[in-house]
Amino acid sequence: MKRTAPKTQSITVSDVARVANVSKATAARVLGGYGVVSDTIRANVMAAAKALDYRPNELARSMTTGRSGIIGVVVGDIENPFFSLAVRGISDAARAAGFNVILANSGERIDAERAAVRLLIGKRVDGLIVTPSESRDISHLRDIHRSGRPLALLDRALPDLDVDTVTVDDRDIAMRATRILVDAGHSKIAYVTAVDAEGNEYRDLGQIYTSSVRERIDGFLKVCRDAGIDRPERHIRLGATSPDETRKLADKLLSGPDRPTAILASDSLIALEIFKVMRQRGLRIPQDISLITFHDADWTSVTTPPITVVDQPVYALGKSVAELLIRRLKGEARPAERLILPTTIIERGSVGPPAAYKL
Amino acid sequence: MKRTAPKTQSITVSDVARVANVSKATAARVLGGYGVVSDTIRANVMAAAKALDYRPNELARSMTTGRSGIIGVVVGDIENPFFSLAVRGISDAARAAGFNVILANSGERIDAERAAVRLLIGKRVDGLIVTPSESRDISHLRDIHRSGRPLALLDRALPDLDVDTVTVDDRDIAMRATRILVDAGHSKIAYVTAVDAEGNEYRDLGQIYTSSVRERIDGFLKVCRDAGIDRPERHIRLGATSPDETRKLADKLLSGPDRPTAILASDSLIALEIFKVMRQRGLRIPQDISLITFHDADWTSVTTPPITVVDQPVYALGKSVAELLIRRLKGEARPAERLILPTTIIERGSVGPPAAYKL
DNA sequence: AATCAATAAGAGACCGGTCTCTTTTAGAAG
DNA sequence: CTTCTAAAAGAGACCGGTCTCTTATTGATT
Repeated sequence: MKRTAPKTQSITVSDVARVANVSKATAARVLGGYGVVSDTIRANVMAAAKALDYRPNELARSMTTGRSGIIGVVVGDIENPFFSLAVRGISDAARAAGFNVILANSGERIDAERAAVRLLIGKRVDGLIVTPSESRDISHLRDIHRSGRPLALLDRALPDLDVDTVTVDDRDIAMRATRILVDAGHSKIAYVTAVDAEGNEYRDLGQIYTSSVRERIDGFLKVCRDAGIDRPERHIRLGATSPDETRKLADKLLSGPDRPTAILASDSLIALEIFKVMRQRGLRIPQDISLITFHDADWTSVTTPPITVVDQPVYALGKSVAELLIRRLKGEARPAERLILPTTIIERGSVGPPAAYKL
Repeated sequence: MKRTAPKTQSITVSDVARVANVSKATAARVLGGYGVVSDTIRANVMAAAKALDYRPNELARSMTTGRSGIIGVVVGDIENPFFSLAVRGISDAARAAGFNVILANSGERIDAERAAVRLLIGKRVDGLIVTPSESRDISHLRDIHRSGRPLALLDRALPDLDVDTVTVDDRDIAMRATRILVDAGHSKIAYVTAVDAEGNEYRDLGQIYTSSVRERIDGFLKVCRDAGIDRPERHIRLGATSPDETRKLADKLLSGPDRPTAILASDSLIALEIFKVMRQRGLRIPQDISLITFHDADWTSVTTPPITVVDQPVYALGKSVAELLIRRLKGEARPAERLILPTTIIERGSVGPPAAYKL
């Protein structure tokens, strides 16, 4: 393969130094804003830099300093409004502290996540924020830790990894959401998630390697069982990984003989597709079927009826995890913190008593 | 496990070379995958690298090569689904060609855009994709060009800047959308955009420095005038920069005595807020008021009624611009290309005859 | 057996900054 | 007018790779 030589020789400190008639070291002191220089020399160097239109090479700079001023963020799916809002929280906190953000998408695939982490470490980011797509193989996350770079986790905790973590209480909030449905009289409640497992069929919690979802399912099942619902796990559906998959899955779910009377959707992307399928099948909400979804996506308030949602503090989630990481980047040494942010449920109009209940 | 390296110092080619008993140059050839090395030596070096857990320092690598393998993307607002979808198009194309993407948000502010460009150039990205927030001051974009790095523009063309550009025909599509409203009988049509100008009030096209929006307004006004509508520009509203601003603006627009009977929204974020305000004011769509928006956002198909939209090929827009840029990065030299992708309108249920029309 | 070309490995400069260490300069003290 | 000290400027090593140029080794040719 050919190596094209980029003949774009840009202006360097040496160039500036030559024009300003000082040594490279002195020019570097002025341009890098460190050390001590006399006012006259400083003015000369600045003038020369301006005349030549000098632009520092951040690469060279961070190679010697070891710091890049960049926070690496690995997120499941940037198109999911949940994540893009969280990323804004991260970006805002980063900018406020003078850091920049590199974003990488894992597509919720562990191999892509591992590659992204390797890339970011290679780019010598100062620290990383990761939404671990699963808890089974976290060797690459341990590597980060071992490489001396701080790591913080967003939305999903890893019991085995003692690092700064910001989540919500997924178990508790799933319990509260489920209870709303149970209290309305439902006994056939489905839980639909994008997380997949072997065989595509839910058997037990041990299959679920995404901590947030495991917690939610745990809470969901507990409330169902407490309410005396028989084998609630039979209505758990995994693998709603794309709009297409979700549609197929929802279609099957809603056409079976044992059709659920209420659905709890694990994210707003899933809920949207389920909503469409319900419409298409002529199911009225909430008369024929009830729906609650995680994440207060913008569309949930404009449908007829508007959707009852679990309103996670998404922006705060991102902002907090970034702030935690930045404090550590600034040298603060303290034990890892596990922040759990409070979450509310916004009750709108998508929950009602089950159809059979009214007979 | 052997003694874990507690040193923060990372493993370099020299370390690997020493352990493998070869020169630094040879180790570098193996680890960098260039030059020619015998199989035995290669195996030795690889073994040493694995034993030491060598990770290349991408910073050092791209400092000498001048290439970073990164495409910088500066986008107006990553939370706008329009942009996040376009970014996915870019990312997919980039990944397929072995490039990574750094994302920066300009918030549609020219100073932030300029800062982002400077940062990315400093980080020595191989090329840039920018959604220029305005056409007045493009000196920073000329700088990119001058620095020898290829630049490509997304969604917004700049007549004065002869670089690869991918857009849609905004003027034409705005004309078609407006014509739908005119044909339905409307003569009081509002155009609402996030773009702001001095005085917050529209006077003439010369005020509008965002090319796509200028084109759209141009087309909108042409169709209005051709239809004999008097002073159509009086219903143009600028400065819907945030949900809050949009709400205020929409509230005022819909409460005036000269209330429009149809609204054309410049993006889906604006349309959503307008939709909410309409609901809140008890305006029925399309009986009392009609609505068309740019961008087929996911929520537009689930409202009652669903919204008629301008369906730009957003993903393709991102993918195409990235492919154009990548071809140039691979060394292809050809005149700048200006791609205009075809756009359709999806007619749903949000357009009807104006209320007065039915009298 | 001697010559030559091709191949493999080594030595060291270089990229553009930072930073330590050394030298020069200037002002204060004796 | 020295001498001393602190401040300012200079010299050059260094970061961790790449890459050019040189040297050593091998096999083929005559």
